[in-house]
Amino acid sequence: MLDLKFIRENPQSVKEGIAKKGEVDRVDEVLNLDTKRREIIQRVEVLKGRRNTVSAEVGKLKREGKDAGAIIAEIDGVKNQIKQYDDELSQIETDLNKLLLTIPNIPHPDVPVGKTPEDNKEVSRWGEIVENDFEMKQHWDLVQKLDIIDFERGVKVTGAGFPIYKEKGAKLQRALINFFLDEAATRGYKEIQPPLMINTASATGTGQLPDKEDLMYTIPRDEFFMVPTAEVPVTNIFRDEILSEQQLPIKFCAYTPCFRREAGSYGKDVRGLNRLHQFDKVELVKFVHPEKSYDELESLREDAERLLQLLGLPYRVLLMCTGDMGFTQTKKYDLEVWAPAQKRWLEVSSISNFESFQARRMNIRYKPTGGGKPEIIHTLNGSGLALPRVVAALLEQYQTPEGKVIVPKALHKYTGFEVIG
RNA sequence: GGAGAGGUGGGUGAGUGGCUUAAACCAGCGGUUUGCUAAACCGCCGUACGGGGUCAACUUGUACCGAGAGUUCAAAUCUCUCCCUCUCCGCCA
Repeated sequence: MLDLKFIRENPQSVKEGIAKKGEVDRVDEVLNLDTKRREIIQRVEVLKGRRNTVSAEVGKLKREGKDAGAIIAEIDGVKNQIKQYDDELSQIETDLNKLLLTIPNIPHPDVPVGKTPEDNKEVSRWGEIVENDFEMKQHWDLVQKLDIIDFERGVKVTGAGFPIYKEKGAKLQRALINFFLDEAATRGYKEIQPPLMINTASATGTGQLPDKEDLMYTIPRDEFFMVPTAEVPVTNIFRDEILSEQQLPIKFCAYTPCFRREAGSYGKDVRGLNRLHQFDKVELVKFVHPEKSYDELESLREDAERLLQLLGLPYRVLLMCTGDMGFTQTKKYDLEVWAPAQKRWLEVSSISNFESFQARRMNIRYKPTGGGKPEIIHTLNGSGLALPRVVAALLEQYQTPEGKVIVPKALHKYTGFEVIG
């Protein structure tokens, strides 16, 4: 959420940011409630001050053994007024807080203004897209022939979107996870194994709640959610804590399965590994000094890009436009890997700066080294990387005319084999 | 699941209705001393939200002792409800 004071002092730029994202503008409602709230605070605080003085007076009189009946009677009416104002105030504050959660983060000035994915800006490309002289198989056909991923039986066991990885398919998953984690470690990310269920406070902290509840699987009896991404448990590690400035930046990496309901996703792009309800991902999370967050965004992007380079998979980098980047981000890059059989780009990483938006919800601050008040830190995260689409692109890219798949060299020490099939 | 104990500023931890402005210690910041480091000593030191102001380093007020409600002129302190943590027992990978 944004700082109320910031909204009060910069209503115009907040409104512009909301318009750019195509979100509903409720700034005027916020300002209205804020004004009302401050009026009541002023009135009720005078009354409370009066009450406190009188109470002190009563205490003094009683200690001296004198009668305090007269001033006690006098303060009676004030008590009722205080109660009325307090009730009104708590109602206003409840409404105001709800409203504040509906104000999106405002985009960075560099971000292209736009509405649809077509307005995203391609900032770079890596690798060469080669046309093979044989007919490439789709990855969903390949995995069936090679018997390394079983979609049908996954449907039986759980449902659509819950594939079963087998033998070299399972080993390839494990190899990629270890490869990603080891590479992250060389870039200074400390490995975390977080809980796979989260509570409502954590889901609110990173912005999944209040209104993205539908994307998560729920455990109603215990009021938990299955993690939709490691971002949630890992970013919440420092909720309600004050870090020291010297600790920053803090960089974590975490492998978790991710569970997403993907309600309302139908159509062609759900084929094979393209869109699943359960998938594996290594997530990179950073807690940084507010002045460094845009530099940290660039280095985070480089860290994620490097993984695709080591795997030899062609990809492009998109700078997401205002309308396509989501509620909580100020600036976001997507990495899209080339799937040569499908002849399309697949998103494998989303790299975002949230500035203070999440950290304010979570109340994560740092104490400046030279003393002074704690300030809200900035948080960032990015996938490094999401597995299924990397696997899809890898299988398609490295298939041979005989229907085998060559394992990229970077993975050999993790897989223990060099060919699938 | 059963029984018990407990939740207090960044940390440890006192505080059973009003001279509490939440003690004390640690950590942190500033200073004195010192060839340097350390030690010692002195001072400062919670957060949030308001008001006033030469909008900053000033001043003033209110709230906050797990959360919420209640009793009272007055609540960290008494009452009720809820949440969480720990210990023991049971079950169990």
